[in-house]
Amino acid sequence: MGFEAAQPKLDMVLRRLEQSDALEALQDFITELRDAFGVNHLVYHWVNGNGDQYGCGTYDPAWVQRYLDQGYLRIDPVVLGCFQRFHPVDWKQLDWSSKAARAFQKEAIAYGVGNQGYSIPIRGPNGQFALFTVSHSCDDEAWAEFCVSSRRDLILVAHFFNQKALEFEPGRLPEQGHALSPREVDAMTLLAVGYSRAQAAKALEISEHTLRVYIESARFKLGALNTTHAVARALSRGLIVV
Amino acid sequence: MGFEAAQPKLDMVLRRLEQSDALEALQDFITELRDAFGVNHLVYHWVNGNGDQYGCGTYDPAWVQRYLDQGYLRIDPVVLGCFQRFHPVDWKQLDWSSKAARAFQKEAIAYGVGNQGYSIPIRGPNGQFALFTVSHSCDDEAWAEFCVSSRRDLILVAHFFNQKALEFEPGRLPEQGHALSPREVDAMTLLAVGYSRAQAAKALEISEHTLRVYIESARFKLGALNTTHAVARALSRGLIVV
DNA sequence: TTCCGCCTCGCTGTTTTGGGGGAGTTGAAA
DNA sequence: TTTCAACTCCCCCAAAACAGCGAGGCGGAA
Repeated sequence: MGFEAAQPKLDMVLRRLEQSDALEALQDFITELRDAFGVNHLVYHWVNGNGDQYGCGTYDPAWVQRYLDQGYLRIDPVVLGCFQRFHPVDWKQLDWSSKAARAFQKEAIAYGVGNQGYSIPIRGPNGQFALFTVSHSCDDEAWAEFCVSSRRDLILVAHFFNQKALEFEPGRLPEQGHALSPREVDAMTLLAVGYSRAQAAKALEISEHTLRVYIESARFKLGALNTTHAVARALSRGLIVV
Repeated sequence: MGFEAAQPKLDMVLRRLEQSDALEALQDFITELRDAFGVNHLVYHWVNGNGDQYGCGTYDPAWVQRYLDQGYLRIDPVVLGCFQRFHPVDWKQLDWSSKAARAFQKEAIAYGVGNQGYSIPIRGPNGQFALFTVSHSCDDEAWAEFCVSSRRDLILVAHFFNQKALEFEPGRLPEQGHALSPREVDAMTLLAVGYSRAQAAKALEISEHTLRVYIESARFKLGALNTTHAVARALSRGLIVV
């Protein structure tokens, strides 16, 4: 049963990727994959709710350092755009209208990042979020053609690459041990949609004090400093949805 | 540049899937895909935070109804397990230890669900979560072989299927409106990581009152009722990254 | 059975936010 | 040039959230 086996070359690379057992090997793989795809850059970039980042790819290290130093994560239209989307996205579809975004793009290109790009958002439990990006310098037409023809391969590669990266990062999924109780989820959810404590308590038909206990309990479990922080963490980790 | 084209049969089905323009067509596709994979059942199941569900697949409608009526969503080990994982999972790897889980499994099999299963979790922005499941009745060895050989195809199919399903989902409106100013982003970001107004003001080296102006301004732009709500909305809309 | 997590409720304070007034500077767009 | 959005600062006061103390019942796991 099933379809025929995947095409040999991709298949081979994926198989080797799956069998690799060291984080360092990923850097080699990503270089190899870049050459296989015939593009300038291939980058895997991983973020979690605590602001931890891990990246590996073929960008100029000076650019990576610059990116981290300047906190470009928070203004990068690729990250911001992909964070709101489900499917892979061509950089041209993103919002580059702000001044900061254009300055960022100009600087990126000066550091050797391609003028074209295609990024695949990948999500895991607890708000894990990663980007798998391919970037190149060419005209729009050639790029569009590349995106269409390589999309499926890129999706698969992104998927397996992320899976491998997560394997090597055991400390990345620590505190899912204590999830929130149903009532705590209720409380966080109502607060996240703007209810005051009194309103939330009324909506849940419990005393305000009881509600407070849930909030404090959730805050403790989430390691949060206050209610706003707790709600933000619950959202980031996908424990509640608004 | 790039790898060779995907294998013809899967390629053809995916292409037709992408071109389909009606939600109803998905039901036909899933039946076709089930036959192509040569398994008993193929199911796509979509959930969002409001408890809305959409599913399509080849399960007995009586089982689907039973599942919904009984609220099995909350005890189904497949859903619970996949919600905590990133990669596709063989049902055997899940936790069936609780009494409720075993009763659930027994009932599912009685309704014609296979004794074997393989489920792929798919995530989108705003906590969107979907499951793409293939189920069959056979022994462990045959199933393991199928999973290995079909995994990549299943991942691709799951991805494109979910993309198509989201296309038909009306409740996903971008509604961007006005973005936040840089200072407002700063303010929201610091609040989201647990700073009090006083701390955030100090961190930004502005007076607490100025910070308050930003918070109120952001609250207004986001249509939020209070600070927590504003931070939650900024996070949900991807205006800030924490 | 014993324990532990969850759910429920009460009290008294202190600290933080929210809402209402203001006023002045830039820099960019119209 | 004017206008407008963004940024910066100040006052006061009521409302809300936070912090700490306590209590008991209920159901599942060890």
